[in-house]
Amino acid sequence: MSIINAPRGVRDILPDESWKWEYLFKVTRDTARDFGYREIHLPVFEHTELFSRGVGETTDVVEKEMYTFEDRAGRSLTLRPELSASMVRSYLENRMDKWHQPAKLWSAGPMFRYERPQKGRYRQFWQIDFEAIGSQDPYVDVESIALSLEIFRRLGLSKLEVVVNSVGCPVCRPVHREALQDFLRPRLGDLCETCQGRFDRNPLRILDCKNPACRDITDEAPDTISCLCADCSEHFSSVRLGLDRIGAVVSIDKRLVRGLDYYTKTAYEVLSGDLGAQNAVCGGGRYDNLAESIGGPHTPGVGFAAGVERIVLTMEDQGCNFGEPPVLDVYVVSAEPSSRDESVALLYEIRKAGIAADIDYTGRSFKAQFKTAGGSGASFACVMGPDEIASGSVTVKNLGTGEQQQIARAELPRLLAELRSAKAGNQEGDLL
RNA sequence: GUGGGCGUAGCUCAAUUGGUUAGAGCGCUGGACUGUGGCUCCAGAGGUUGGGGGUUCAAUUCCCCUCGCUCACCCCA
Repeated sequence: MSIINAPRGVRDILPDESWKWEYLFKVTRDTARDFGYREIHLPVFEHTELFSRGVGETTDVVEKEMYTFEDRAGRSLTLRPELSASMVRSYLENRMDKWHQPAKLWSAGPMFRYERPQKGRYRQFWQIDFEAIGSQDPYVDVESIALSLEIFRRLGLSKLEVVVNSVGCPVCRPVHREALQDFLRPRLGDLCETCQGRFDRNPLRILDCKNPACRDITDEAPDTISCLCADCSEHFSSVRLGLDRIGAVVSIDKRLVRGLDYYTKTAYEVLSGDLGAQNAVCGGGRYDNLAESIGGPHTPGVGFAAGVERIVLTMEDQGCNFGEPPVLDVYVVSAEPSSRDESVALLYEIRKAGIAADIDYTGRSFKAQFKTAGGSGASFACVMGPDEIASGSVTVKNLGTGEQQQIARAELPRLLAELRSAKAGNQEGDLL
């Protein structure tokens, strides 16, 4: 019988990597606070209709990527493929329209999409997600973009490309759709197969096809910006102006359309060159009709989601700093089996003082315990043996310098206090 | 769903036109040093060569199937 492996497309985040995630979440949390976003925890599964209606029936996500299952009562549920729909659902359900508007919320957690895995793409992947619901002010769009850029800046990422576009609204979209179809109709036969299929269902997506032939054809095609209604046009100028004012460097990409149906007006992406084909590390935009599509009143909103795995990959490629991995402060070494009970007592005394400490549980030799101590990254080894027990002392060795001294057990609290303050100040104390 | 590449020790990789006991480095364990880690030296453990079938006197090597990983298309985080 062979061992059971993890299912395809999922992976374990082992300790050597998880501390980097911790750093990313800390930066995220701090930045969220600085921008006035509050954290919300949302369920990992929802009613299937939330996504099919919210995200859009004809999107790839809904058509072929959802993890959908029936629960024991026959309800159709789906593991969330994204977070905006849940955010808006929670906004409506919890009457956040009665809060001060917009409600600014953020969340982090795993999303699920059934796709062939490849670099930077997994079936379970983490996103950090920020949404501002209840305002149509262009400055909220600006803030959303600025917030994502600030997180990346604080993480030390550079060489990121920010692309922005406006995809219009229900007023101007049909106008553009028709103009686009009129333009493409004579050359329909020259488009790639998938684009021919898109022509009736979702012609907008033909604009971001990567097929060279399609690109040639669409180079001169009418873009969304040229067809914007007065309202959307003004909104888009305000967003661009606002981005200018806060010094955000972005470029306009007329081909950017995004794959989810709910986007209106502003759409944007942040791209990384270090990710291979999956180059989007962050995507977002405005979705003024999402609330209505899931049964609520008209409620404007804007937000973005960023992929945690992709951010970490990019940070690693760019040699970014992740802070310090967690290490032990003290490793307790028992000189002889007879002194083990006293060693364990010492271990808990140290831990109680808030110092990270560990001990050997495999019955290794004195020498081998020291080897473990050295490899553990601990700053100090505390030795407890017959001599120490007899004299009521403990031997403390600085594993960095090799110096050691035997101190009275009564002095240990003072030493631990020093250790703790050195830890808090994150600097070398005068220890030994 | 469709293509390409790759599966040998915990990790990174060797192994002649197919050739007999599948090796090395790192890591791990023990020892040299019986109360002291890192450096050095010595020793040891650890492999159904992803799995199954076929060709052959002989398969890690060639063929087929299958599973897995990976990259790309598609789409996106």
